[in-house]
Amino acid sequence: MRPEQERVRIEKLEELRKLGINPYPADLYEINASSADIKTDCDHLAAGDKVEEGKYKQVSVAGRLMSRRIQGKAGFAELQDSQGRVQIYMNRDEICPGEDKSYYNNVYKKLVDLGDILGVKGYVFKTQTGELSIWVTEYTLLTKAIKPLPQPKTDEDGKVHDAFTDPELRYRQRYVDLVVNPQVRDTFIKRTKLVNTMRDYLNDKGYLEVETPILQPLYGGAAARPFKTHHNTLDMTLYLRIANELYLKRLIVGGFDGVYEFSKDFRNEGMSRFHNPEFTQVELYVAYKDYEWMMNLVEEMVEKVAIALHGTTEVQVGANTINFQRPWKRYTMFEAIEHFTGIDISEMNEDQLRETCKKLDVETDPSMGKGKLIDEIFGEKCEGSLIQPTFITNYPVEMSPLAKSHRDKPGLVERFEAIANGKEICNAFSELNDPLDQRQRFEDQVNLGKRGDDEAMTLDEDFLRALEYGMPPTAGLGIGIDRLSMIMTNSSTIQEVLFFPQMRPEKQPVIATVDDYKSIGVREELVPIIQKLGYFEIEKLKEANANKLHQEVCGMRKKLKLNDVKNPSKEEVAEWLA
RNA sequence: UCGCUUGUAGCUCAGUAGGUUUAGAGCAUCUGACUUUUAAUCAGAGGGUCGUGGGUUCGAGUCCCACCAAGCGAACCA
Repeated sequence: MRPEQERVRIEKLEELRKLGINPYPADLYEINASSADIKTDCDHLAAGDKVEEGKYKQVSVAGRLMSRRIQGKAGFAELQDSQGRVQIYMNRDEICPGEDKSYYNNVYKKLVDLGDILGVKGYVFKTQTGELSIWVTEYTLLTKAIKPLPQPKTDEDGKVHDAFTDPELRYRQRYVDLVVNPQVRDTFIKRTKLVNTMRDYLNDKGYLEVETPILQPLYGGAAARPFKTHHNTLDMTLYLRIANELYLKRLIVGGFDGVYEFSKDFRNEGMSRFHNPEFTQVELYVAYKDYEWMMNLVEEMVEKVAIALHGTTEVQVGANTINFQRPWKRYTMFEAIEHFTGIDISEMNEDQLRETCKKLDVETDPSMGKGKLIDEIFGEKCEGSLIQPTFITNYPVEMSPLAKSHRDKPGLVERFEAIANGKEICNAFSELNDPLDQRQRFEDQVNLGKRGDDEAMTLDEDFLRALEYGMPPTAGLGIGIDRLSMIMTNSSTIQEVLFFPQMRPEKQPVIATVDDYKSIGVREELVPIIQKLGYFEIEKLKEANANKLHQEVCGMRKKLKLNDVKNPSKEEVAEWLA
């Protein structure tokens, strides 16, 4: 049974149809201005004045009716289009110049609801209180809404009351969130602008945007558990990609100088405010470059993004102001650890590192090797404290099976991450292009896998074959678009920068239809009574005790004052349950 | 997967220590008044499987247990 407000609106739908008004017309509706156009182009009007010529004398705007203040024979309302809101003035005698006032009195005042989509025509004027408005001479119902929207209100101090805030509802019904929470729309516009700024930057450099397989027979390029699926025709297992690194490198082997892809990747792991099972990365590979060169590119590109979104390199994130202006601070991993803990670990062996972890209260387990121990110290003691954008360079080789060994520091690789607001925003290296070294690193990974590491990488023979043909020295980069969007839009969770974050399925109660009830012999007029009693499923009804049910139905009939409805007999009730 | 918190009307929330026949408020809805308002205003009315299912009790929105969903934290995610 629908809530009262929805039932009323469905009745209104029928009334509109009876009046010959199609609540879902097919005709296109010609629009010549947006709410924002009116605000920028007509602001010069003085209070009480109207536009005397040009398109704003015959303006046509469409949008959703978001608020309404009716004062008898006239009234104000607000229409919301994709750009914002504009006030409209509805006057009975303007809308209905003739004798018949029903299109105002009946249709506008009674049959049109908040949330309906209207088109209006009229001229722009400024009210005596100084609000730009449209003096409506003609309106058209373009879409009738059956469900009522939440009704947040903003007071004169700009404070929002009764905001639509329940995260579960906001994520499950993002369409509602977008309609009533303007800052949500703004976040997603910024996200798209972020991607577009990067794409423009990379295209300007002459790099080629490409597409590579999402369904992969072997997953690689990162350490993560994959989603697994099956192709029927080939009768084979396929995986949703966890990264596209190995495919992009094949393209560098193939002779492209620079390739990039904005890719949805999929990792079958925990969810949190920083993790969604599907997420977006941009990966970039440029031939004949190294990781030092790539650092400069990252700085320049991300600085451009900040400026494109905020007009400045400074971005407010929670309590922190983060400045993306070049150059960023650079630390080697050892320097960073020494800076934050006062301990120089660069010369330590595994036992000494383990001892240091104990001293620093960093948890370890026996399976951790030297590289993992260093990474653990960094993760626990440094990463969260790096608020301003900082490059961390020269990672332990054990953690980086696809990165080239450092040109003069044994045991390290030519790799960097950029950290901002205490979180990694990118990961990059001089790519390993020695096919024999790469094979050895893969085999080490395979051994880790045999020891039970279910995130160890698999050996990709075709990728090794490609390397054997020769991949030029190459710099590679991956930037987490969701994480960067979070920082750039001051969002504390990844859900805020994904239109449709992953959720557990909604429980859909199997609600019986009127026909279902009729099929077991219930008279139609008794259905509302039975539903009111809470028997929404035929199975539940069948489980009921016949005597009790009979009593309940008769009692509810009386309570609902359904005097026209005849009570069922005991035998009748018994038959339903038979 | 573990811990803490939350779930009451379309939305935002009250609901005291378990106890007042019929579970409250604001917005939204319905009826009426109002031709420059803007959180419009004024008068009246309707609207609730109190997340779901059990239990304790003379009595449960309130206490207990299980389940479902969400948030936060942890684990995991190099």
